[in-house]
Amino acid sequence: MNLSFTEENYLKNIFHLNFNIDENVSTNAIAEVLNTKAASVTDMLKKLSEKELVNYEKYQGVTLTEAGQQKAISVIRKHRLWEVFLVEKLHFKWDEVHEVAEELEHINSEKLINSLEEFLDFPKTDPHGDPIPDRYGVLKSQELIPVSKLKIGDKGLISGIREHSAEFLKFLDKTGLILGESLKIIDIINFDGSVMVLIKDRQQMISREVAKNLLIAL
Amino acid sequence: MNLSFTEENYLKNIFHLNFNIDENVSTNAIAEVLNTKAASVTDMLKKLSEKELVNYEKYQGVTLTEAGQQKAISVIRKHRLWEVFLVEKLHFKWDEVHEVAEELEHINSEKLINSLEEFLDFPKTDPHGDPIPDRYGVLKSQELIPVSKLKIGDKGLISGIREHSAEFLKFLDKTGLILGESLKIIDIINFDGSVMVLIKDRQQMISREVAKNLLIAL
DNA sequence: TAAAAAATTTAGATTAATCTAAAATTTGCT
DNA sequence: AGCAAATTTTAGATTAATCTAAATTTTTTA
Ligand SMILES: [Mn+2]
Ligand SMILES: [Mn+2]
Ligand SMILES: [Mn+2]
Ligand SMILES: [Mn+2]
Repeated sequence: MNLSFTEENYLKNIFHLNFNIDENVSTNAIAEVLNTKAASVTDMLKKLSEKELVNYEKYQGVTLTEAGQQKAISVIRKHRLWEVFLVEKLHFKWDEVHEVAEELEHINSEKLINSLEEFLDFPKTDPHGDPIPDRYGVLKSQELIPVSKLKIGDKGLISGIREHSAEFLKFLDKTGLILGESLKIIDIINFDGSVMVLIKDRQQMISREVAKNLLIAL
Repeated sequence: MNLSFTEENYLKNIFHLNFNIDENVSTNAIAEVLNTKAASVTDMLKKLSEKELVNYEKYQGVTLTEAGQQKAISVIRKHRLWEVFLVEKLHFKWDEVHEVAEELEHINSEKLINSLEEFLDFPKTDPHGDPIPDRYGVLKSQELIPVSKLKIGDKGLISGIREHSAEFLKFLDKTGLILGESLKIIDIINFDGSVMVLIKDRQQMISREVAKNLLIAL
């Protein structure tokens, strides 16, 4: 079955919301991320339910069916592969790729996306460290821990982020907190949760807010 | 002003129709290429006229305004650059690129398309020999002559085609009538307009229909 | 040059996606 | 438990793109 852009966006965002909270996704939550009104969401949920892409019970929120989940993962796969293309081949910065990928993720061609994946040499993650589902829809994510949960002395590689705003990404660039760098916890300030980290042989203080959004592979 | 996919497709196809016939484009002609009904076309022409993208007079057909033409050329630029990408980088065959390019041509990002052009090394033509407009909207086409208009002894390079169907493209592949090959007219059969050509040191007979659709740069 | 034919436009519906305002239901709190 | 607040759904419109059928205009042709 062929879905509209709109339907694909609903499925993708329900997937992300469910991934984050792991219970039924609420109408309001969907309205918020899709920048639309609750009434519109209700209408669409009825339609997606009709197509058996979501499990929907009035007033109880939704989850994706297996079919809905597969469709969502396929959109995410396309989004992330295109992001890799933009950064690796067209030299976009990692804070510049998202909007364009939002459009490219809806181009429908199995051949295109599989060829692109091969052209990019089967990348495991996108420029933000997020895992890329394989062509069979299998999405395996590495265990990542926010810096804010680490103890003094812990050490690992910067491997992901929780917040994807261009603001945050540019800040990380500027302070050298780049994906793949090794990072060690030097000190944690009780007063406000700031963390002193060792990065590129330099000590650097980061706020609790940053620490919560920076993910490490131990 | 941002246009819908549909509006972009109307403009692009009006451009192509006008390029081929060079007079006002008729409602029916548009309906035919867009696979829609004349009544729908009339509605859209009114809307495009409102936006000053076409010059429309009831019952008299349309032409593009300068703004409409620029928009059409920008869509064509994207279509052709993506086709080059698909063939050169993703190893699509030249008869496999059109449908996907029809989707990709609507992705809106100046940065994307200019970076892609650079990545592809500023190609002059697409895989079918059609010229690629530059970033300023300038489209310059080489003078090409169909084989059917040549005389015995004439010689040139295969440089374009008039018919873009996958059928025809696959036929050309099979018979070695590839873009860039040198071709010489050996004989013309008066009876049915067939032409004997020399291609890759081999003589080959082609029908008048093929000769009309194969374009040569002298 | 006046029918007839062809092309085009108008009128009136339909479908998808959206909205606001009002009604219904659930949740959370004394 | 029972009310108030928050959430969600329904009702009724709107906008874009499309369609069919009928009306209008242009073109062709005898
Ligand atoms: Mn993204
Ligand atoms: Mn990403
Ligand atoms: Mn094409
Ligand atoms: Mn082409």
